[in-house]
Amino acid sequence: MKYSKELLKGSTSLLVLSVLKGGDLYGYKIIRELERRSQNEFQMSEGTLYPILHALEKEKLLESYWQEFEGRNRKYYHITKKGLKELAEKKEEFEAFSASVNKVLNYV
Amino acid sequence: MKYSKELLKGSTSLLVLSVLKGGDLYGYKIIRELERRSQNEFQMSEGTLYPILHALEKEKLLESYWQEFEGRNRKYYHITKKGLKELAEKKEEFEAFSASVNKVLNYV
DNA sequence: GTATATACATTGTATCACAAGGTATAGTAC
DNA sequence: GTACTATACCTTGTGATACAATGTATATAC
Repeated sequence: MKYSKELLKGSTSLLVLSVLKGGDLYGYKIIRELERRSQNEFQMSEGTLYPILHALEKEKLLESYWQEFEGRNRKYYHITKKGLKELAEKKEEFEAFSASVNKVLNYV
Repeated sequence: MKYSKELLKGSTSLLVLSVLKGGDLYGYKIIRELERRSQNEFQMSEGTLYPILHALEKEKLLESYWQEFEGRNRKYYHITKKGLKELAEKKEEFEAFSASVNKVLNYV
């Protein structure tokens, strides 16, 4: 990631779920999409993403299926109903957290 | 912390520096102040705070001095010029980070 | 006498992002 | 023909760090 990696902690799965809300994607493309949607601010490494995808699938927040395209095998991920619920919760949590930090930062 | 602790990572020293910008305080009181300013959202544990204070002092972002009050010894921390600079940078970083997350979350 | 609040501190654990490494295909440049 | 880049998957080991747990000590309230 471009940012101090510690800042990111706890937000990565939120970002991944958020990207997948827009439609099924495979790992490599998720990284590219995150880059695009954040205007190059988030450059997630593969060593970060793949373990997250596996963990989210294990938790049934994502489902995967293989698909071939021009000689390449891609593993697509699809967000489940449970995943959408989790996304909404995590989003809310992030917003509350962010608001609280701002409260402290801008305290007068 | 009240929040998923992972979300906090990377923000704790920002919060501490921010509280100390308002005036010198000792460890125990910093925790209380953080609570107050965040309206009870941030409940930093002592095991989190004290190592941070020591680290920040080592980095010369904080200076400390002992003061006695009603039989109790308190170690006051004072933010240095370097600390103020670091605070401004970290604040900006947090705001940019937060804006980027929101970009991804609210992408259409 | 014991519980609570105040005040400092350290140790060990769990989590997690990521660098580094590995495999493989396809296209392009030299 | 070979080197590089992009695409695509993956795992292992390391470092950072929040915090629970633990320890010390004083003062006050019940």
